[in-house]
Amino acid sequence: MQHLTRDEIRQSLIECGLKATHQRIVVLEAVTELHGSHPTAEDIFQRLRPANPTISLGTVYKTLDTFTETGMLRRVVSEQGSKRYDSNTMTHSHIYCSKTKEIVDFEDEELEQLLLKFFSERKLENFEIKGFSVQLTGCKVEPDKKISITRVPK
Amino acid sequence: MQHLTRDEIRQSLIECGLKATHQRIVVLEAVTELHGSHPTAEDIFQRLRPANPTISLGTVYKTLDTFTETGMLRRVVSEQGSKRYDSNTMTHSHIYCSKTKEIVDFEDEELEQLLLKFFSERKLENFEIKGFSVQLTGCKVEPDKKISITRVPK
DNA sequence: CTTACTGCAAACAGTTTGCAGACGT
DNA sequence: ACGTCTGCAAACTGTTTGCAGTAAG
Repeated sequence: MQHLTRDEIRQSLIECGLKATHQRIVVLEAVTELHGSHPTAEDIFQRLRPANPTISLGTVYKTLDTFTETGMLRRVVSEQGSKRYDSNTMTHSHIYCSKTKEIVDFEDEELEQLLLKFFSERKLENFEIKGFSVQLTGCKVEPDKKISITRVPK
Repeated sequence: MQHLTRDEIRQSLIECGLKATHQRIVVLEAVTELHGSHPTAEDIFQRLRPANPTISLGTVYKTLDTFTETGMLRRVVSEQGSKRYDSNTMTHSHIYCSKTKEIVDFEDEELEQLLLKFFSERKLENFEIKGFSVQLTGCKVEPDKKISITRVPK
């Protein structure tokens, strides 16, 4: 999903039935480049402004909405309720740090399998599951350092 | 947590070091009565207004904030980013219906154990887990009927 | 050439803030 | 009586909308 050329981006826009406008190309490029940081519309807008001085915040909002509708991006709401965007549209979980307000992706095949198995053994009547995700809340010990996940052998 | 008398509510407010004002009593009463519906500040305000015509929306917001800080309530953000309140402060998961915007509680001892075990086998470096919760997204088949969870025998 | 998309500015929803007065302890 | 809490209104943040002009296919 990363390091797409502009032509590849143009291509995927067309595949989704969207016109490949300059604004859409640079917005999508920015979100994939910022992969892992879950930017807000404002973040994207600020990042694009220097190189695209005429782009408007409203367009960034509309564009991100459109991308979410077509499934190119996933919307994640922060603990504070602001909307953030994730170029990782695969099933994955999120770690929320209440100290730094960061949202860190947490992909784990085993966890996914565990939950898939669990939910296949329940019957949710009158509800069609589209997706699931685990939300881990807590806070960083050292706010400046990264969070890393290692496996402990049983 | 349900059907607390006003005196019991008064009591738990005092235990949290808060003054037992009329506004706090009725707000806490309303949230516990609306248990399961995850009301917004506005919902609470509208519910209280008839019987408490002088209560203000600002007070409801402040009161709910205070309750969240003391741990009497839990804040949940909806898929749209609005803040909702949950009188169930135990570990539990949420089912989000994108059709009706409902948030349904999903308590399951087995799921909790499964996740506890899973996370005890991982080491999250530089992160202190405060809690976790599974988010199920999807939509109701029959919007007017309830969602029910049954267990399928293996 | 046509229709979808953009920029702009205004509107909007939800939430927070500051302060004078009211109330619980 | 003291300090905390409330009501009110204004301010603020993040997001959405309507419309005239622009650009993509």
